[in-house]
Amino acid sequence: MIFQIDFQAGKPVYLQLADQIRYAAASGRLREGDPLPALRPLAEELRVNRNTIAKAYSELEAQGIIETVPGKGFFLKGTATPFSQQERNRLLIAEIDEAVVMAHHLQIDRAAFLKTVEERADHFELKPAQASNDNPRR
Amino acid sequence: MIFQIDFQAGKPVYLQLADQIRYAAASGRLREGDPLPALRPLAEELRVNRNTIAKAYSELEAQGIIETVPGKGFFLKGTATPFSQQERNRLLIAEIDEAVVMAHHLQIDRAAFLKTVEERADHFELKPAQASNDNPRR
DNA sequence: ATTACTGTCCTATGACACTAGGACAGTGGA
DNA sequence: TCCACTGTCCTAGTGTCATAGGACAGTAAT
Repeated sequence: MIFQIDFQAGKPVYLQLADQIRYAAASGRLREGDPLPALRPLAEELRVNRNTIAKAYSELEAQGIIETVPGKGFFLKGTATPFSQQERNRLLIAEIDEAVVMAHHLQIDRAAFLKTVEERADHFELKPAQASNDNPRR
Repeated sequence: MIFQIDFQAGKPVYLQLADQIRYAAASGRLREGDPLPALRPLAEELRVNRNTIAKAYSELEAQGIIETVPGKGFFLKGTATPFSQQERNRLLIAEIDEAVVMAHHLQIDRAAFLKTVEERADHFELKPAQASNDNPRR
């Protein structure tokens, strides 16, 4: 799996990397148990400092997306989220509100908005209900 | 209308103000033609520099949400957005993707996600299709 | 014409974020 | 046991960002 850094993007390198990993996990390109590249090799490949990689990984660890195994490295974590149900709802509603407000200001009506949301949910293959107690790759 | 600044929020003051205005406009609490407070009185009220207010207003102006009338001040702009249809779609899809990725990582399934999106669209009374050629307040 | 408002431009300062290098401790494999 | 890997902690430098004050020009109302 290849990560790409755009030094002209005006976005911090560690956030670009963290976002690419988050999106890869959401889209299934990275799955539970997959190893992430170690800090030093990836730092050399992307020509940044290994602490920059570590900072990106630290962000993802805080969000419960990856975990570290001493002596072995970082791995994609299973589905347990560190947040309570209430906190998860709060976080999601804040993000959805941002999208709705943006739709309003971009003159995108309700029907077009909901249609686009469904398309993107399908694009990412967002899990249907009650599939989460499966254990697909163990 | 009252804006509130939280100096402990860790979020720039100008962004807090800009977001509150954006959300007020999306929810109908601020409407096309409504005047915004002038820079100096609002700066005194919020106890910040008037350039901080100006910076918030400048952000909103760039997004086509407010406009300036020389000698009179800033006003909520009508519905014309400065972005092309293609650019609007791109912006919206990026924001929706962020919400979908977040739903994935928060173990919120597709049905619950879509339900929450509809609720929030209704909460903001996102415009139904083809109402946008109306001219409600002139 | 004058005054008081309006927004805008310029310069400056301090804090913070981003990035980096050195060094250390733990783990696994040979 | 040793070596090469792993991640982590500490300190430091730089550039950017957020915020601020001074001053100016334009407009509207009197």
